[in-house]
Amino acid sequence: MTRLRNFHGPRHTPQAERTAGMGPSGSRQITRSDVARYAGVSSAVVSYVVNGGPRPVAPATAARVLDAIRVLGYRPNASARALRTGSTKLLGLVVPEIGNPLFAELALAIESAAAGRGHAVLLTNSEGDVDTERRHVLNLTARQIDGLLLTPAMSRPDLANLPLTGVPTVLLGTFEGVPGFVSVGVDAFAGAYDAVTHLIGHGHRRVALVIGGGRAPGDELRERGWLQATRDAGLPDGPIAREPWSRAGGLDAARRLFGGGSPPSAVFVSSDLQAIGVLRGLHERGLRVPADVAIVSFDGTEESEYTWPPLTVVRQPVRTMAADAITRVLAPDGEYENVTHQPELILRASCGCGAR
Amino acid sequence: MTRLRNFHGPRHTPQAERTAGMGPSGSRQITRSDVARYAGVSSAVVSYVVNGGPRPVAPATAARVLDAIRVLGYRPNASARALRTGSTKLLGLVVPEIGNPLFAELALAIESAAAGRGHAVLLTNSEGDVDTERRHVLNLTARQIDGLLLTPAMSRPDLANLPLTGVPTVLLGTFEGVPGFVSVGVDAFAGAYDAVTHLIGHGHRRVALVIGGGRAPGDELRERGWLQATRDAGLPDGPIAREPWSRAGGLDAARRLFGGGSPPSAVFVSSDLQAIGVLRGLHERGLRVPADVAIVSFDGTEESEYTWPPLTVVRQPVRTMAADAITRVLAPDGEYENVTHQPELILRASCGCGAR
DNA sequence: ATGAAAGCGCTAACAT
DNA sequence: ATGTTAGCGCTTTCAT
Repeated sequence: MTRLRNFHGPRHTPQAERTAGMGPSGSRQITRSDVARYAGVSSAVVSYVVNGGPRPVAPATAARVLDAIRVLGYRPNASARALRTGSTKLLGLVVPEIGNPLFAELALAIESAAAGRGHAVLLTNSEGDVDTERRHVLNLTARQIDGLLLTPAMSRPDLANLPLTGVPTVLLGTFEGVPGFVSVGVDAFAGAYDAVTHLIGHGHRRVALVIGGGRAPGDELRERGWLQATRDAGLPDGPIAREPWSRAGGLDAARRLFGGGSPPSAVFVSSDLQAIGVLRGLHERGLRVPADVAIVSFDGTEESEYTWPPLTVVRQPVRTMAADAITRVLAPDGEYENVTHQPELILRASCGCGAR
Repeated sequence: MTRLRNFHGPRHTPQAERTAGMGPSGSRQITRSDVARYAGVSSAVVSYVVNGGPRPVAPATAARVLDAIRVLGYRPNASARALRTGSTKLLGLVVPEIGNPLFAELALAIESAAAGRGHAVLLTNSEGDVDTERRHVLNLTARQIDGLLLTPAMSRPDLANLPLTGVPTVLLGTFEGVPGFVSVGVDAFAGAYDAVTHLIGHGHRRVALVIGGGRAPGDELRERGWLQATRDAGLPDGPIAREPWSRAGGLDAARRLFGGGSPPSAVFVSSDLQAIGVLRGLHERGLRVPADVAIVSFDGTEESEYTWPPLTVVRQPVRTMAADAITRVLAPDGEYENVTHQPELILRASCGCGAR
């Protein structure tokens, strides 16, 4: 099933030359001055037409130029434009892991918000590793991005020491602001508090916490929210399972929590990803949700709606956060503020609510 | 919870100027010739040091240059380099939806394979829409990408008419090659055939198919594999549910398949995403998997391992495909071949195998 | 309304 | 081993 073939069609047509700027070798790309020559105008006029400004062009001339562009198959060179204008129309985004549906949703939302403002997004994964994160930031800034969106959720990078050399930066997903940075986050404390309070409202007296490693800014907030809600209800602290922010981590957490002596009757899980694993662990043991164990998780990705039973979640307003982040990172200097969104408790079946 | 603040730390330090090339306004970025001046050498030497060639530099001189670079906080301007060399070290990737774990895994694998070769990846979502896909391709090529990776899985774009102007392109995920294009795919026919044959081996006589809209190259192969396996076993054709490639689509498929008269005892689902929905639909109706209904799905993303019961899957070798795609898109002209990988049947509980 | 030309930062040929 | 310089394609000021 392996056959030899040419590269692809367009390569062999007249305008099939390699577009990229052409080192000394290879044939030239069609440039703005080719178009100018063909249309019998100056290259400045071509620019005015292509960019719709900054100077007006006579309709007849514009038509000739447009024609030349079409005939010649001219495509503006973004590198040259970027060099000249100082703007690449490129934004950098660093997420801990694109495999986590939450960040996939975030990346999608950011990409589309950016596209709406004429910017493309360079997406990178830190894989929860500080060094990788740092390398990515360096690489991105070297590429002259117009702005950086950073989700330091899995690691607390030494943000102050990042050589950002003036690249507008917005932190995402952290609730407490980091000094010197603009951030767009969700109130994880409130989210956790509400979730746990809801569980307690269902009559649970022992609510466990499943949470990740805890190096990121928002992590301790979920823990504090859980703890506060428990104590405000006059209950003793529940058990904690600290496991990686992954499905596997959730599974291990469930095995630990329900493998021993006095298991909890409810669990607040700090991420959907872990909740999937917890659910799997509960099924393994033959425990019913919510009859034997109630669950609420943090994130509210689409996946949480399709588990069995569907998960009651504290939903992060991903699209809103993305839009806010783009607004901020693209805003002209000086008018920046942090924003903190309130997550929304979405009741489904896993907490014990009758929903479906 | 909203407070005003400055932008971020680095902005206020000496090297905190905006890096991007500087339009007429704003202060200059540190350039290679600033470094040259500071180090008392010519700008060519700085280039040689920065790029490790193409000419040798005396160790002492190199040290001085490196020093100047550090002191001045010099960062090469990628736009200028791209303009000059004709290579952006940027690859474009178009996937149908990053929210689908399969494509998230693929994107991750491609990104890391590309990073290993010094390239960054510009990721875009077509959202299964031909026009969006086309827009993205245009946008990417305008950005002078060095290569394009295209996963036309949810739509059959009019590939031949894409104005690729010589950008090396590799198609991903399609099994049958598209004339004039290099492609890296999996043998979906064989995968479907094996899955269905396995189900039949468990004694099932009526195996349904759940599949998506069917506009992409690989789609009909899954259907043909399913059909062929059924017929080779001497069984009558099973029912088909065509629904969107989503969890919701899978749920609808299950409702249709199991809502009426003679339900199947097994289902081959063309994607993990849909399988999640099917599972949810089965649970809703109180049907047990695999006791009442057996399932095998196509993809084998991580998510499939954490459902209940864990899904038996036909796994796409995502990492291998990504590596192959990068190799091809970055290879010098002329030596391209298609590759087709064989998917692997991974037995878990949903098909009726005792696994666990 | 349009033209001429400078120059963004970099690389590499061609000097020395 | 190092210096000088042309020029990548584009935008935009300054002319006309």
